[in-house]
Amino acid sequence: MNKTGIYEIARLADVSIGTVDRALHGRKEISENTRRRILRIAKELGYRPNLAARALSVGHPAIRIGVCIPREIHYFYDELRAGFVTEARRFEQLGVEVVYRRTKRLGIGEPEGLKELLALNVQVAAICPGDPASLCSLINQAEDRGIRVICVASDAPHTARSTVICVNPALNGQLAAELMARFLPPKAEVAIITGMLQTEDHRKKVEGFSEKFRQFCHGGRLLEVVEGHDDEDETFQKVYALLRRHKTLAGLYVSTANCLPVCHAIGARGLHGKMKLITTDLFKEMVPYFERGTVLASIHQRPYVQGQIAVRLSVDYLANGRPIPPTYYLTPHIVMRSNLHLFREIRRNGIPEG
Amino acid sequence: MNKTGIYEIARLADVSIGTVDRALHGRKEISENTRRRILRIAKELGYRPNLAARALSVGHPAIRIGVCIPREIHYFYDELRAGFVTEARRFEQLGVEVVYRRTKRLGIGEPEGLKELLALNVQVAAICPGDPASLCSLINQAEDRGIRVICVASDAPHTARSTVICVNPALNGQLAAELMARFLPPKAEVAIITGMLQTEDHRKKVEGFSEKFRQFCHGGRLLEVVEGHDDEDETFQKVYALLRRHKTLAGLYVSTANCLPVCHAIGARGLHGKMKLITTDLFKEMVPYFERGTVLASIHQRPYVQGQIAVRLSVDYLANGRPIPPTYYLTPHIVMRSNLHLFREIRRNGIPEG
DNA sequence: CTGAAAGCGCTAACAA
DNA sequence: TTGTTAGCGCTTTCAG
Repeated sequence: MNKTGIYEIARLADVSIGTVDRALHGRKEISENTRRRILRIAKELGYRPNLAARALSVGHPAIRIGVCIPREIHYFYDELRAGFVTEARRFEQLGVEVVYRRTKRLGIGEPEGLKELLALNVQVAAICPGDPASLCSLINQAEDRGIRVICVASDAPHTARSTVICVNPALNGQLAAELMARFLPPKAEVAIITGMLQTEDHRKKVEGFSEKFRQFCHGGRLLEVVEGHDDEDETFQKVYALLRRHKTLAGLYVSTANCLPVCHAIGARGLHGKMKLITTDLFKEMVPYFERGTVLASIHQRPYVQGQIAVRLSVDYLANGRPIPPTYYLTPHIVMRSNLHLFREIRRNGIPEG
Repeated sequence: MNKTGIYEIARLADVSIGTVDRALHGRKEISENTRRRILRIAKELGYRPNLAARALSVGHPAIRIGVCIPREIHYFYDELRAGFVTEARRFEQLGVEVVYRRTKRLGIGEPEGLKELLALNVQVAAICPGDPASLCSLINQAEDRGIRVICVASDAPHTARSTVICVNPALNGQLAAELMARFLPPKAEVAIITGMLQTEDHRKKVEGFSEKFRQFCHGGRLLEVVEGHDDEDETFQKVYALLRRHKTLAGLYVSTANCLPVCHAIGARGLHGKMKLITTDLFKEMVPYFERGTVLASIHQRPYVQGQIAVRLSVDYLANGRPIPPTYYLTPHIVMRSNLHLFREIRRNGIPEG
């Protein structure tokens, strides 16, 4: 394990271990000079604290990871949270703890949530920015104070956040496009159903899709991009109308989780199994549509794994001193009928996903 | 963290903590009576050792995971090993250590390797059985002694091994079949290139594929199953001949990692981009074939993640007392051109895969 | 066969 | 501002 401890530092700096402790923890009861000296020596020695000893000594969790996520949309954020919790439990004995604050909805109450986390003295704060602008200064402030902010599932660009963990939205669209192009003959006509294009995330998915679809499908055409605003009725109506406008439409890519009304509209037009449908993410209610062949594939963004990774990066950083990579893009899973049953969202007794 | 420690047990059993320690560790210098009494109390209290304290006390790794894998096939087992090593490092501070023994080739020297691990006093032994029959009694012996044996990547059926971590081979074939069926029109003709059918793993992939291909592709036919015995020349020759025999062949599924000779044969016949090719796993040399459209998709068995999971299950079991699930089937990734660059095998500076 | 006690590296309370 | 010291829960001597 570790070689040099505070005792060794103390010996070299000719002070007591108490003073070393004060220097290392940025406590105030110490002169700037000795602090600098001690920190220099610690660095020269490549000192890394023994977390087992620390955990033992403090007796309660000393590494606190704050998580602030919505509880909206019944599954995605639950999975995300489960990833945080189960992964953190693995490091329980090292004194790792996650504290959880939920917001009502994505984009609502996020600054307040983050503030609460900071007040709880977390070393790392993980957030899903729905409204990045409202969080900007708070994030920068936190990072200034040495608190690492990790964005999960969506990013807060132009901030000092330490990293973002997500499926690159452009890739999401590209992969859907490649699949769609393989599923369809040349010159096929397709459309996209999205949430709202003013959201950067949605826009990038659309861009990714349209760029690659053109590339992979010779003579293929993207007829329309429909904004459903993640509203069930609106989406149903718009898709229902869309299917009527374009009798030649062969494929649909739903770039948001709101795919049920699309399935309904397809059913209402008697197009089950005719229309090639590629969706995003996964939840139980989608199963029958996989089984009927309505949904051919879904791009699964692995929220559970995103939570796990956030914890792992935090522990790697806090416990093992490894730097946090500035972005962490993970590969989405492609859910199809054959592998459907392997996903946590579908199983009764969820198994972990590795 | 933990409430009841050995001190509490000692108090209730009216002995000293030294005696409790002896009881808990099955040391011999203790009477059977007191041992039983102490163990009973410990169980009643739901005692779980504080690993931080143990790690601190012993000063060197106390949790030892043995890994015995081949070094053959340049990438798969390297990735597997990397998964073990990096994940174990996360638990370094808890005293987790992996010891590694390599075998020359899959199926060669496996009993010797496992014996060496057992001699090193591992608590968990992870192995890739290439020749399960030769390992059978050794595995059962180990489990009898309380050493948990984890099979990785392939199984040792009819043994007492604690678990197997792998992609279900049947699923591998099924997923390939579903993809293939979506890529091809009805009544398409396909063939499989495999290693050797006497290997259970290969046979199951073939079965999975043929069952599902029939189901997903109306009127589709599996013309041949070619055994290449994982030999480059043999495979090339056989596929080259195959392509000549069946001018109508539209798709090929390569169920082993040995896909390069297949690509070469396709090239030699001028069929780049015409023949729909689905392969297994991933390594650098495949990249150009993705780019040219020779390979449309590959079923990636995620060796790195398999190694990670083995460590996680071990730690969950050893450190947190969680039972080991009897099988752990993971979802393979589907590698296509759009997501190719995200895989560790392709990147220069490998990033972890979550 | 059992008990007592030292010490692992660190934190925190108290003394100086 | 700094030094000293008592644990945290466990393993490991060494005595009995």
